[in-house]
Amino acid sequence: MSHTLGIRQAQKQKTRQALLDAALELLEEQSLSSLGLREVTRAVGVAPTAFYRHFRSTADLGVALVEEALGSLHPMIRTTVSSADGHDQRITRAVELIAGHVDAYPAHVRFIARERHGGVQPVREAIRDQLVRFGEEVRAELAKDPESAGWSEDDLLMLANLYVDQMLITASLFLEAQEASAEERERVVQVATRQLRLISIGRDHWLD
Amino acid sequence: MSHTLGIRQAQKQKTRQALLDAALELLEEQSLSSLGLREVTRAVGVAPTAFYRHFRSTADLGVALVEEALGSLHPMIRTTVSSADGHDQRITRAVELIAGHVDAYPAHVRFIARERHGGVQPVREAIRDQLVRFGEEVRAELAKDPESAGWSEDDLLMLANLYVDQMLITASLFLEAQEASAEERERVVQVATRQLRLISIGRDHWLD
DNA sequence: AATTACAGAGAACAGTTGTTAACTGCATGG
DNA sequence: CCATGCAGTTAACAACTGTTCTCTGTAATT
Repeated sequence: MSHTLGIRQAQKQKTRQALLDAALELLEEQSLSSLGLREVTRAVGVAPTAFYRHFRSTADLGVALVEEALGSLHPMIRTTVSSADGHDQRITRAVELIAGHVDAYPAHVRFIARERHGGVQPVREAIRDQLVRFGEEVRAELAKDPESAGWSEDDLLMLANLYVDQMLITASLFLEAQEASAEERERVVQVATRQLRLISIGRDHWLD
Repeated sequence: MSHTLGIRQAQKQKTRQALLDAALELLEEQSLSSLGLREVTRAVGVAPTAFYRHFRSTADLGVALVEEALGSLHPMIRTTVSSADGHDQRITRAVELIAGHVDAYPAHVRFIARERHGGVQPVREAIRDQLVRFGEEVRAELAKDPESAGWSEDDLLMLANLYVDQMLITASLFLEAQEASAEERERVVQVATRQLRLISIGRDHWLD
């Protein structure tokens, strides 16, 4: 049902995306609260006033970036948590998936890590909303697991959020290790794997 | 041994502290990378050029704030981890300690959470160095625990860093819940406590 | 008592910022 | 085919930024 866009709207979306891309690149070396709209338009090669055709402010652009960075991630999360492998294999795959994602979209990951607690309220809230969604989705997948028999809803959500936070921490570590040696990156893999394993062990004996 | 400071140096330290305080307050609503030096001096009531007598740049001021926020925290961490109580009591005390600290120094906690992944490299590194120290100190305390018999050094550090990250997450949650209802804050206490308990259970069965 | 050191003030600089207004050209819908 | 809508431009604005240089008063040193 996606009607082919007219020339007009297509061009508009093109510059909009160019603004988002340029902003994301500029944000690798600063925070959103110091990103100027002129800075962004200059990088794209468009007049400053053109910015207002797409965003009310840089905060507004930030919210759009949150959607771009996290919006498409939900199915990936679901399938990873709900895979039918054994414990250790599931953990290994999750860590690999995070590493791959950081490699593929480093600027997006950096943006989320930076602005999650950043100085722009609407952006913080947008990220928080997405992470709440992740938590609830992970809980839903965990609930399907036979191992979750006897768990309360609250405890499942508690565990789910623990996993979500752990994934963010791991992603951030991969980001820092991106320019480092292969051994350093392997060390991150090892630590992240064992931390997830320890959490899984805690999960196994929660109801003892 | 602390010689009484002369009038001159005392006055200098006073304005220096005023600059730090003013900056910390301004940083509640923005990130360090957007903090202007004129903004800070204006808040204190001194000339913009006076700033240079104390700091090379706002980044430099940020590094000083890291020291102020985390430097005095090491003994507190040590004593908390190494208390001789039972598991659950230790966890309860740790969560209470975090809640109390967030209540006492909310601006410092916000600053660390915000700038840990923020847009100013020297500040990120200063925070990272402090957290690495925390991790090593926690490992050293854990190593004294008879329960750590049979653990490798690597695994102890892995666990220590898991605790450190978890404390930061909890502190951040308390910060968000600061203006919320008492029930909401109690919910944070419950979740944080159970997450720490799950990790402790994982620790107990790590060597199975 | 005379000299030095130095925290802070003051003025000026070139460059930047967000926002407004009025405009131009062209794709679109009637 | 013509009238409308609208993405993007140009120009201008007041306000702000970091940094330099020069100056002043006074605490500290000799």
